[in-house]
Amino acid sequence: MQWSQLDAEACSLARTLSIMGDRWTLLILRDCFLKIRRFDDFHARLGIGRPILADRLQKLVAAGILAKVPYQERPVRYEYRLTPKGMDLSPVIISLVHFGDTHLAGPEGRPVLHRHVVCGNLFDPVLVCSACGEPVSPRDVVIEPGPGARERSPDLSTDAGEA
Amino acid sequence: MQWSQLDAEACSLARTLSIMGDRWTLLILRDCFLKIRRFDDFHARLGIGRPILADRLQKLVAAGILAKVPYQERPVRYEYRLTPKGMDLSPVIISLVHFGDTHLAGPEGRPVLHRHVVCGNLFDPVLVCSACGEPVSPRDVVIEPGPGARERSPDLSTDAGEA
DNA sequence: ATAGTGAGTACGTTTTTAGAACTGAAGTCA
DNA sequence: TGACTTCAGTTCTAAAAACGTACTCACTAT
Repeated sequence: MQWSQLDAEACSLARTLSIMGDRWTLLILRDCFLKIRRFDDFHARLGIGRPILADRLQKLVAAGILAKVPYQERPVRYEYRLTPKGMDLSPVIISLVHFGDTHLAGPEGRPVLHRHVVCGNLFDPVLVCSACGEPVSPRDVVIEPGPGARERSPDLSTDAGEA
Repeated sequence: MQWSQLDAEACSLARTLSIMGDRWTLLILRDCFLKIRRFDDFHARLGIGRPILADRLQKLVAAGILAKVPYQERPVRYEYRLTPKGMDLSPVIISLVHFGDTHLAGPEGRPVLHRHVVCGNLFDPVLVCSACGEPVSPRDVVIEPGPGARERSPDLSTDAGEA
């Protein structure tokens, strides 16, 4: 399989990674959540190459995760803002940061702490079940076919169909 | 900045992505959560090239996320299992899948549904605050410097111990 | 002895990335 | 008027990574 075919997979993870599964996209998104919006600011903060940055921003716009909106006329200049769809990525970013905080911090401890302004406390993110509110462990999840399921043929035929 | 320097960043997201921010690693991990453990099974399911698969598995072992354990002698063969550290990635995987379910499903709907065996219901994952239990929105989080802030020890070899 | 299996490695080709330089529209200084 | 600056990219070449096939190694099965 090639990377470019990944978005045709039935798996939601594969589809998501077809957008975000590269070296830079999630870092760009992190900066979006930190209110970075302009090309040169992304470039300066991330140290990413300009051609790659341009390509990734364009792809994120095409995916509906960012919107390119003009912030001035003469000359027309655009900035990139998270759409509501893009905002829905916050659990992904928060989970990744939490993993790094927990397991990859240096000997001095976490680089940043997170405070929940609703309750005022420092906190960790916890993933819970929408039905019962209990934390979800991977052992407690069973997977069932959904309406968009496709039969997985034993070979890797490119089960065609669907856009 | 080059990719190889990313693990020296103070940002936990950057450090996490230095391990997982490539095309294949999260797909390999998805299969690990689905109890896939052997080289040829990963290869067959993912369609990933063998050299890349070998490289990624080795890196995940070096990062302490997978452990290589023998499952037979004569000839000695190894399988790859999630460590407790690797298990801690489940919120990342679940969040990514949920994003795909919500925003990238085809017209037929979600390919899979998730049932929480603890309560018996189909569910969505919700990220909540460990202090107050309320769902966390990115707008409600403020970032404060932590004990490991600002330092950029360029050589913080990821605690490679444990298994 | 021959064939097969599981887990890789070697290697040549194709694709992607890195990094510097360049473009273009417009504003500012003088 | 002309030189210089800003922002948002694009162009170009070299380096790195991914792709895909074939091959190795250590066995087991027939």
